[in-house]
Amino acid sequence: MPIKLYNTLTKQKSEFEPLNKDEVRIYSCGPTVYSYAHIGNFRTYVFMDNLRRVLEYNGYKLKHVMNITDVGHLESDADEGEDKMEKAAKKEDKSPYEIAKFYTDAFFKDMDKLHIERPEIIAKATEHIDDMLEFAKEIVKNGYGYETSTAIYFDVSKLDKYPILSNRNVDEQIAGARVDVDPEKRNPYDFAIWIKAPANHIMKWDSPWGLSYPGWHLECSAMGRKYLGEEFDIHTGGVDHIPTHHENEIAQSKGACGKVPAKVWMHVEFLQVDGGKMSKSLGNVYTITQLEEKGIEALAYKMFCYTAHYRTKLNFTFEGAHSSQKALNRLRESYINHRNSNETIDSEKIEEYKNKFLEAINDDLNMPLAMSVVWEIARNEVKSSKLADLLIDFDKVLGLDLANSQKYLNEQKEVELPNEVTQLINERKKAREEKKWELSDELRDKIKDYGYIVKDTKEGMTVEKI
RNA sequence: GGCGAUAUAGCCAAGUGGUAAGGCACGAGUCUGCAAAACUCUGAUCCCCGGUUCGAAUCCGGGUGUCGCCUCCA
Repeated sequence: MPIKLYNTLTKQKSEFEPLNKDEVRIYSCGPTVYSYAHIGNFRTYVFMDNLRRVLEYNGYKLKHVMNITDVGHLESDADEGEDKMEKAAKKEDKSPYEIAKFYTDAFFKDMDKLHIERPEIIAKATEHIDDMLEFAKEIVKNGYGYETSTAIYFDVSKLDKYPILSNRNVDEQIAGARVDVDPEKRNPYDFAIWIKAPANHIMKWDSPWGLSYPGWHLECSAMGRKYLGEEFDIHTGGVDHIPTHHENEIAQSKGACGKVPAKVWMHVEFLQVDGGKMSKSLGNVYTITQLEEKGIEALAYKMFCYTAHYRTKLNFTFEGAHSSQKALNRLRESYINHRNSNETIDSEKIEEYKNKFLEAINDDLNMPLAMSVVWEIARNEVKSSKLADLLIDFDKVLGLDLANSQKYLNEQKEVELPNEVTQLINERKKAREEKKWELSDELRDKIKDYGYIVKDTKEGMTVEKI
């Protein structure tokens, strides 16, 4: 079955055909490691994971590069903008390298919790300065760059067409723009490919233009080419990358080697919170850790992402996140039920489910639709280990670690109890054996006051923290 | 000021021409001493107005609302 993907470049869905049949080459814009990644960031990486898994499910081998931006880039277009990495470093009284390492580690911890597959190649910007410098030199050599007192700029007017990804009209937008244009720039949309370092700038390297550092867009161009070649299959990122970062990345690649680097450009819509943009001032920028503190597993957040298609905005609320947590647990229960049963199931039915699922994921990663098939199986009246096997097969794409369902459910039930609570529970057990229901209910309320909920199941009493 | 997106049951949302997927919540039931959990069942004609069509949530026009981008940003 063909895979259809939406391409921002052509603004339509089309059948995906890799340039090289044996290997799909992908580049994903990764994090800038100057603080904890938030759930909005992770929506993009969950998408990246889905893309990987769908391609693999269809039998493709992957060569996938993701960058780690550990060299800061300017806060603004003006030359006095402060470097993000250095800003964070100053604030925390650490070197930019220490900051980068700390947040890179934190990032991958969250990625692991989300069961996001690790790209084959993780490329750190600071380890590719030479490649970037080479790239910058080529751009200048080809006549697309020029030097000012502060930086080496890319001259967008030299291109046959700019922009090509976004619809913005360069001339019309300048009038209403709120940015001060650097008077040394030839065109308002020219951007820095290499920046001359101020004396107090820590991260800087030798170059033909003195001690300096690369512009942000350059790292993706240079590292993409190094590992994937001048042309590769898919480039991913957030929608915010469309008008600037990816536009400029394309410009740079055209300047250096005359080619648009990727065939297909895929962009994830933003996650909103309570119907609006996430922002620090509103205090609604959440991390995976913060979700966990509220009883929402990373994997439940991943499942929450599956409620909407990646190209539509998704509104995050805690109500919604809790509903996904609940749904995930029910899915786990259903999986276990199937696993432990052996009723006969029509093999045609299995094929039918499999086709529906494949059709959904291959249609530009329609995860919400794919999940509806998953639920059809989970809630099937026939319980069969064959359906459990099918869920495990689908989990290659979902990445929800369903095989370990029992483990997750057990973990949720494991709670450390204070002595007082243990004693109350024992008293209640005794009361129940003696059928003293009023006392039993009274004790249940007392235990609740300590923050624990007791439930009487067929297997006995269970205790959970509220 | 320019550009763009979106409006589907209480919430999160699929569906883009043939009489509305799924999840959560609510309600009812089964189970239970009771409660909880689990399981089963139950709900919308798709923002408003007009048009195209045998037929529209789905296409076109107008209106209203919401959101985003144009500056670093997933």
